[in-house]
Amino acid sequence: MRFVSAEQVAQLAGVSRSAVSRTFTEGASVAPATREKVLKAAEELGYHVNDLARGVLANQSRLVGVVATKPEIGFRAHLTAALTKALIRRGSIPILINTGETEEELLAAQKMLIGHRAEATVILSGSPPASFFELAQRNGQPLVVIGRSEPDADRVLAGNAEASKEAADAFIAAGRHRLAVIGSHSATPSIAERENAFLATAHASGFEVRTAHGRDSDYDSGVIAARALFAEGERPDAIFCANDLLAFGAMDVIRQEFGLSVPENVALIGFDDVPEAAWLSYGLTTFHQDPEAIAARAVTLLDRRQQNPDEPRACERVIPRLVYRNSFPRP
Amino acid sequence: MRFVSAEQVAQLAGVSRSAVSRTFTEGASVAPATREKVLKAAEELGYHVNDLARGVLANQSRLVGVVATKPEIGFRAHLTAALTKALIRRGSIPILINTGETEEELLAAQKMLIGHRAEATVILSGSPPASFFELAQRNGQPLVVIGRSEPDADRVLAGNAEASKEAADAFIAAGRHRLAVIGSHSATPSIAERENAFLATAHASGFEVRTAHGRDSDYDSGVIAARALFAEGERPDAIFCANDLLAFGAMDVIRQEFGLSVPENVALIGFDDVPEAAWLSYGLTTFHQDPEAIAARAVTLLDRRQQNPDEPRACERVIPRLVYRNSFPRP
DNA sequence: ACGCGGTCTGCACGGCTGTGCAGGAAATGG
DNA sequence: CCATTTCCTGCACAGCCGTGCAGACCGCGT
Repeated sequence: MRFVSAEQVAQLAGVSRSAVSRTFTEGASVAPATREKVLKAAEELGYHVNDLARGVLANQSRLVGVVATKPEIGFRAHLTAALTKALIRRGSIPILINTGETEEELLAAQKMLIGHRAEATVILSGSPPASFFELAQRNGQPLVVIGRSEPDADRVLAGNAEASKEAADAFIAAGRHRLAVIGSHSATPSIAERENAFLATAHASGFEVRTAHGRDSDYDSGVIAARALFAEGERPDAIFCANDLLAFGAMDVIRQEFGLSVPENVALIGFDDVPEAAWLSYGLTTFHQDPEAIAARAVTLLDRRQQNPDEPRACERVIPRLVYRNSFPRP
Repeated sequence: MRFVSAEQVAQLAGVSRSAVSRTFTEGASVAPATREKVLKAAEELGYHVNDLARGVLANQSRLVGVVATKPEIGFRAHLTAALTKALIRRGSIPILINTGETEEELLAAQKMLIGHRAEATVILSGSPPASFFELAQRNGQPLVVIGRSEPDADRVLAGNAEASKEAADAFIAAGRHRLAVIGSHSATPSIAERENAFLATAHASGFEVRTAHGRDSDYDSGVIAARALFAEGERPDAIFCANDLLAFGAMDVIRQEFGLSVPENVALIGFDDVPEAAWLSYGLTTFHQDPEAIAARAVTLLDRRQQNPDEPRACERVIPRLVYRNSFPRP
């Protein structure tokens, strides 16, 4: 008896349950007087429409799954926040599936979403197995993938290739010829794409590029990668880091462990433009990505898919913009 | 026809719908042979129990609301992530309500949660109005509040007062007598508590404390507060910052704008021990808070409340531990 | 006064599920 | 081989809600 049902409201208001239902249904036809009575009774009893029952009827809820591993880290934190905000504003209910790396955890989460008749799933990271896409497709779950070129889903892509090319060209134009790139072993698609595009551009211009990888794509990995680059071999004078966290780690090692200065000895460009990039200690030149813009595109895709379920897969693009700061000043 | 119903599975398996239902209900009595038939048919059709309908019957869903403003920032990001992970592991479904500051936004979110018969709400931040607690109580929504002393809800508290006292004592014992504290105007309860406890302890020992506040409790506010402290008046030689982000901003200003060194000229202690505190550029001495431990306590409270709805409000405490790094080395 | 059109309203049904209850089949004991 | 118990199963109901449909009621024009 914790919750009030429409029946009780109807009784108190002296109308039928249908009238109550119609009062709370957008676009239904109720006489203003009846509506008033119902609203008053509802207020008095503390009635709230049972969205679960509504969902049963519609065979769909307003739940939207947001799947991310490590949603607390770096740019992904900002993306997650922007996305949940955009979803709420749209009237959807974001479910944050903070899944570990395990495939089975992910699958369990997906079953939950299907069980709750979620209207869609947005994937921010990780590399879901093929079975994931298959299951989603089979249950008519619209899928939006961010930062990953997945042909079986709508997707939002950052211009990783274009940006990375721009970075390489900028280094070369500034007379930096001992190039390096720091990526990650746990190559998420975006990270790998950035690394590869940088390599390709540099090679096309006839330059060698040293590469280093940390285990992950976080600060510690940047530290390890930079140590590897500077401990032996020819020291680079320009490093492209696949994301900002890697760049912070690298910058700290370069300055504090090797006594070099940035940007005089080594220029750095990062990716994402997380707020830390503007901190006084770093002043990182980096590609700005707007989490709100990306979230907005994702929501657009959701809307479109919902209106037109059988349309071919769409792809939205967002172009990162190079923000010059101290680690590689504007030429 | 997007989803398969139990009826269809029953038909294919040649049993009644009840048998299907029982197969997917924990602890129901089904013959192994029947169970097999049902599972096979379900697999073939791609059946998933409709959790919405289940929820209608039980008058409760497994949804848990997680309310936070700016869940992408600092310690809160880690707490949010830990909490969602813990909830998922528990079998609950975390809904991330990334609410703006507006009261009405928060209320709308709460209605959503009630409408979906969420089993509980966890509040990570913000200062919900009284009506919020009232509404929750009225609908039997268990409430867990983190880092805020709210008598109308179960709560998880960090030992803000104890820790802040420890900070003041440590500074004084180390011979630092020109104390300062950096807090925030948008005083969330934890921040205010830390600031006040530090002040009280210092005063009790007979020391004056200069105070400075930024607009918020982030990096930029730390920058502004530190500028205010060092631009005029007697310069402090020890600053307690109500969280790590404030400390980073302060440290950068102290070093780079005023050319002072940390910890020789100014010692710093922060709060939270976010990963950035261990970065080479900072090496911040700070109070470690374990997001996983806090999340675990919150889940404990949920479990307890669910088993025993009428128990008096409970309170779990987590004690932060001072981690010594370079900004204030172990004496 | 009467017919007519339009607006509301209530009934009943449909959408899925869990479960008490009674009955049937199988197993077990004598 | 029969009686009794045990274990399953199917029926029917309950839990909420939205909505098509038909009927009631009101207002209005003639």
